[in-house]
Amino acid sequence: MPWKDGTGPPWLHGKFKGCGYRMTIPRQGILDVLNETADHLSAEDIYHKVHGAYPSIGLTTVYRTLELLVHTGLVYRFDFGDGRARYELAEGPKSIGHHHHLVCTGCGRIIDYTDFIEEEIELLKQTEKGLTKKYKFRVTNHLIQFYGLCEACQGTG
Amino acid sequence: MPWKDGTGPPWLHGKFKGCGYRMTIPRQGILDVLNETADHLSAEDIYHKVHGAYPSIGLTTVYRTLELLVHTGLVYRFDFGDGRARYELAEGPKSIGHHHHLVCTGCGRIIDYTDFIEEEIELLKQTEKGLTKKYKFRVTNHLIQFYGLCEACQGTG
DNA sequence: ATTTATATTGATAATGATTATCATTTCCAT
DNA sequence: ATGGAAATGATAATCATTATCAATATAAAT
Repeated sequence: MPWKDGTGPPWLHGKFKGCGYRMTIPRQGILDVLNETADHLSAEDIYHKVHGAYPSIGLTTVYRTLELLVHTGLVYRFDFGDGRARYELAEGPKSIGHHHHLVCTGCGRIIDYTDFIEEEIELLKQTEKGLTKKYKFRVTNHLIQFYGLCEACQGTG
Repeated sequence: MPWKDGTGPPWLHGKFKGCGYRMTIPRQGILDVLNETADHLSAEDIYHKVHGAYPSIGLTTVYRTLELLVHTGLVYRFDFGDGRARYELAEGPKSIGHHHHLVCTGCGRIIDYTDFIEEEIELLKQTEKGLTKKYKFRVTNHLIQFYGLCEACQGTG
């Protein structure tokens, strides 16, 4: 599928219409599902939830729409190592809702954290600037995850 | 498979023997491959390379060994979004070789960078300390990737 | 309103990386 | 040597994701 926004900017820019895409029922439904949850949903999770409201929507469309949303920067795709991708509505790195993840390698639990972000954002901004200069790399997004053991898993040797 | 090092420390600690595992030909061969390259190899890449030296080694063993290596912390597994996992010999975050990745979402190219790490390490150390205190989460590793467009892909709208 | 070109959809099948199974072989401790 | 756990490798199974393709819906043009 040819992307219409090849040079488009990262977050929340020119949504669908601005990019030449149509805002359809399935797409709206999928965005609604993403907007109504704080969880980290897989494609199939989303499919099941959307299906409740619009039973005619197929899994293929969910995957396609997510691909589109990720590409346009409206949605983030994460990999926590359990073999299926997770999706979250994107909020720019400066936004209130922006968070990073703690991934428990024991039980797979994901903890969002938004604390300690202040200094991180500042450092990341500088780092991105340096990377842009040195590698001519235009950064549109970043991924930060901490791996380790959550409280419950530290006891179980 | 039951892990023998349930409470074991993260990096390069107590390698195989210390963990109760045997250092076998296949395992040595896989470690050699990982040690001799700076690339980001997939399981199948590794399989092919190991096969050159030891044709009897099967793909299953490669996967199993990588799983083991990742679990013991000797190897990192990365996901760059192209559907297959990549593996790198682990070096502790303080080590010289430690690097983060720039992932080009245009062509899939991966750029390692080790610059600007100094301040990052310092900040990460503080962040990890805070996370440990607040969430009782014992951090053993972190993942930082920047996504964007490499120089070559910025022209092609 | 009708036509026309294009976008979007959904059912199905295909792909491909990773895992499970299981019989066989290797290795260590006794 | 020998008993038993650990490790291996061939094969089949799993399962998330993609490709295919005919059918439908939409926007723009007439």
